[in-house]
Amino acid sequence: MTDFKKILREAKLKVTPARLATLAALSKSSRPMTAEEIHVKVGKSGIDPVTIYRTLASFEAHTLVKRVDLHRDAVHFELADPHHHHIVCTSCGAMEDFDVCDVEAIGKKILRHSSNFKTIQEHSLELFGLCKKCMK
Amino acid sequence: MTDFKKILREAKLKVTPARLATLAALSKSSRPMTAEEIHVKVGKSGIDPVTIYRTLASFEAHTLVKRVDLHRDAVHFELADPHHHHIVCTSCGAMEDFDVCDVEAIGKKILRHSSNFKTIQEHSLELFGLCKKCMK
DNA sequence: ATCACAAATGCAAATCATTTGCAAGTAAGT
DNA sequence: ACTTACTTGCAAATGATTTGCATTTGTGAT
Repeated sequence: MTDFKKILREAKLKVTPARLATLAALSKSSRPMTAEEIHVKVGKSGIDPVTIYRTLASFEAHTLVKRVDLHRDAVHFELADPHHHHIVCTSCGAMEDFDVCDVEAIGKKILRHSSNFKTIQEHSLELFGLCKKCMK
Repeated sequence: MTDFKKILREAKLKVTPARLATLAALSKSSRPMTAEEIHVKVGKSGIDPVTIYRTLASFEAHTLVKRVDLHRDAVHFELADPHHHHIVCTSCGAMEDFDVCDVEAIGKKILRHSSNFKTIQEHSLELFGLCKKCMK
């Protein structure tokens, strides 16, 4: 079982029910989630949606979660680890993960040519296409 | 001089002042713009912000513009052509373009392994880091 | 275990971006 | 010029996310 408490402590964040529940929700989900989806999953009663937003902001600042723009609905979040990306159907939202990612290499090349940037913290990479069903 | 009318006609879109102004604004800008920024640039009086939103939606549907998530403020848009990506400072928003992009290759590999996707229409790829000034 | 304090939470209300409905205006083909 | 479908403006509705503030709760130190 993943030790969410340990994750929080290592991030120097206080261990609270809302944070544990948020980590659990994200961990159990196979897809990136919106704040609202997380709120529903942790039990609509109990934890205020505002807390979810603040929790996610805090997690993002501590690189526990990653913001994902799927070009649909609100912003989605997912656990930063393990690193992966998505291919999304622009029509129905179907999604697959992939972990092929040469961005590290690209990043290094960019940094070499950039006069203003010296480090890369993270990156986004999503593919958008049509799934089988929506192709016809 | 870019022929915006031609661009619109080729996209089978009616040539209107709002669309020409939006294309001009995006064309003149060196950065992706939000709907609000475009609204300001085309002259706040004159064209309704709602029209900008509808124009951008239409442009996006016709792949004239590309939606860019810079992890700050509202959604940004930029002309789809020429194809390029960005490295963005997470602290101050400073930005550089880059056109190195092996995503085509990655995309092909993904499609080969995917059972549900057969075509890719577009992709997002942005790097997030700290600029020189914000590093200290 | 108890204390002290900074950090986290809930609730209400504000803000901001974006969308929708509808009536009036206009580009484009005939 | 005429017709028709597509666009636009304005007002109002949504929806997501943020902010203020008083209260509660982790945590590290006693």
